[in-house]
Amino acid sequence: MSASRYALVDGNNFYASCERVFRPSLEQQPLIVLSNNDGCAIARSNEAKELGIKMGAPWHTIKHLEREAGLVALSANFTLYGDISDRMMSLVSGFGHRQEIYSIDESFVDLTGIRGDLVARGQKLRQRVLQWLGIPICIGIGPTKTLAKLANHVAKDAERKRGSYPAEHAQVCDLTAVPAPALDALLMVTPAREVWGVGPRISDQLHNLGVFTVKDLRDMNPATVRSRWSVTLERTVRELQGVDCIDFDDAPAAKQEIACTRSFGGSVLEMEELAEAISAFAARVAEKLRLQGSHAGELLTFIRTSPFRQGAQYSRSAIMPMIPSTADTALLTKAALVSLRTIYRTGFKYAKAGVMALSLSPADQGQGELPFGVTPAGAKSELRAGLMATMDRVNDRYGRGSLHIARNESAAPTRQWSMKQERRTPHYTTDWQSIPLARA
DNA sequence: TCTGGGGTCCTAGGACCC
DNA sequence: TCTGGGGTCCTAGGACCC
Repeated sequence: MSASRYALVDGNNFYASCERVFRPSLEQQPLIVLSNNDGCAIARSNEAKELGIKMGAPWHTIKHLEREAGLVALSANFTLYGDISDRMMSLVSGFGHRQEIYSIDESFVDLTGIRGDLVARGQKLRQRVLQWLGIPICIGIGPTKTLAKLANHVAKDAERKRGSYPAEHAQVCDLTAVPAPALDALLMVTPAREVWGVGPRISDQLHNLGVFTVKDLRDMNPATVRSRWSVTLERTVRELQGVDCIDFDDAPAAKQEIACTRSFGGSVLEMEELAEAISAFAARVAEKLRLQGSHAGELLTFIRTSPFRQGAQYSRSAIMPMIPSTADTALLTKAALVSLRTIYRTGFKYAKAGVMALSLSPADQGQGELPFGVTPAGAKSELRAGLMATMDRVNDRYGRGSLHIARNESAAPTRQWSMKQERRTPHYTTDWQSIPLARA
């Protein structure tokens, strides 16, 4: 049995790279992709990073760079990114035996037992993805997932920041092929906060103990780390030491929670306006539940003011038990609206709201035991499930919200609830037929 | 004026039980 | 004065990830 070996493959500046596939004119330009409501930057091209734009930077604080530095800002198009992601993942899956899709732009690949020059193989994969999809990727290889993530960081910085690491590690970095003294040298010039699982809080606490670099962290005593912090950080330290502790998860379990939440463009004061939003969120949650084949046992609804703004703060949530558990749009919407009525207070400027499905169970598990007096699911609910499936197909085909259940509690025609009147770029759906497979 | 939208896991402490 | 102890389940909150 050979020692474990993993690759972490991810797309560089993924959302920005996706936009460039369709607008080659944006190549070389500083480019950012903005969150919902064009609130803040969620992806940056290398040129934008060089302008000093930070991840999550509020748009209003960097807008001046449009004029001053030719910065281009686009509204996010998550449908497009999802489609490109699917293609990228299937190309990358051929790199090893198993693949764990970790996020929209990252996957782990199990390389255990694969012989040969992995850096050369990695470069080949990189060329292939670049040619076929137009997306640049970086690959990190290590004996544990944590070290593969670290290798990926090295591969990126070696390419983007000249002199930060030896140039040979650019784009594809295989830490399993680096001799121990050279590995120590790499870990010594890398801050501990770059490690997967070390966030700002823990990084600060490590600083206070004189732990600054990845090498410092690797050389800590796992037992000390466990007592001072948690088993999670202990696992991270062991992984840095080359001990494989984090399972490879190539068959992800069903989600335990499903949420739909949004910040509003401006302040929302009225119950009616919140109700429109909450209805839309509940409908989307119901769709996602059906997509993964789950029922919700509870539904949480929340509304809150903005902690970034002056003025009275208010944040409240309510959990509604769903008996029996369900993925029915009408039932979930009704529950969310009832919750909203109990938590709503007048006089606050609401900035965010959301709906979350909790206590999920498989839809095919039946309804479970019903409390005395509750009518068992019957023909009526089967009819409803069929209706839901039809709605999902129509909405998938013609766009979200094409078909929805009318709220019967207000006689007035419902205004289509929207995030913002104007967007920087219009939304469009992807038609793969129109996308060239290879860029000549 | 203007600050994303999803998720996961761990821990501490309270409730409850025998 | 002195007032058990251990197990389990649940929840809230913290920390992390992209």
